[in-house]
Amino acid sequence: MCIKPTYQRMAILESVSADRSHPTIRDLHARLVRTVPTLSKTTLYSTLQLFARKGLVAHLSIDPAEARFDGLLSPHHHFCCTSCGRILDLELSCPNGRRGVLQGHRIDEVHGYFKGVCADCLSAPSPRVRQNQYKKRRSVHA
Amino acid sequence: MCIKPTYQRMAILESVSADRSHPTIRDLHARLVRTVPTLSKTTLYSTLQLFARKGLVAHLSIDPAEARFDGLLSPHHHFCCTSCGRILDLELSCPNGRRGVLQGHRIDEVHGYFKGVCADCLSAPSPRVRQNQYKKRRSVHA
DNA sequence: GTATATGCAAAGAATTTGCACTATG
DNA sequence: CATAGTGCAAATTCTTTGCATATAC
Repeated sequence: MCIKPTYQRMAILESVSADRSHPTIRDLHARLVRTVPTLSKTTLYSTLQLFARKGLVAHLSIDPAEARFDGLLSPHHHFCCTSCGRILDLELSCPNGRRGVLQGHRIDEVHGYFKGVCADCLSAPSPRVRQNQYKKRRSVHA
Repeated sequence: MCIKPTYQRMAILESVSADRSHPTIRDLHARLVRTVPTLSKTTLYSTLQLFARKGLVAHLSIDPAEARFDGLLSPHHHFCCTSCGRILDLELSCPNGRRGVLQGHRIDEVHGYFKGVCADCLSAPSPRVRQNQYKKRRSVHA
């Protein structure tokens, strides 16, 4: 019933909870192997799935290429910058952002995300590319 | 500059525009091969990517397993029923649902989606499973 | 001591790419 | 005719699965 607190799970939860960058499995693995050298991606997949089911993290379907995870539990929206690739948190008061019944449907989860160009990129003289888009990122590993 | 109106493209646009079910590539291919028997998935991928870039369709990142496409161009939100798997359109008046500048970021796209149990499934005596979830669907093709 | 978690390797599936052929303007 | 689109097959990559070993209670 409860989640067995293994060494790996505690490291994963700590890492994803402290992280405001909405990391992918790849991001988390790259970071965590430094602490837990044997950590496998298989364990990351199963553990994050477990955490998401238990409500400890949120699984984001924003990036079409890879799943992203969010350890921030308070309700908020997301902003994806098409210039630098970052995903930022947006605190918005949204009248539709609550569980309950809406137009006859029972709402369990509310997801809002926006796409555009973030304030940093708008003010930068040349578009700053921190983490580029899917295609480029993929080719790095080709 | 303009989109060359080939036979395949016209069939694809007509099919996806008339469709309120948010079909996947697989859905569209299964339907369209009846009209255009030689149509390849490669063409569907490239054409829908082109249409999305030109704003003729919207690419939905709701389903983590497969991309879905939406031909409804007016701003609206989506509801994903975890019981029957359908994705429904939700017309909501949302104060944050407009392009422009928000907290310093330039907003180009607004996506809202809700997850829960739809009105049909709530009122059905037993949960009606029209199209089951990702895992089951995958195993059909295993 | 038993049930569960981990991790490797292999399988599965969506998407992209290379390239020869075809259709459009 | 030249450019751009199509479609097959192969490659790429994310994710899942099978199974043997290791760990938690």
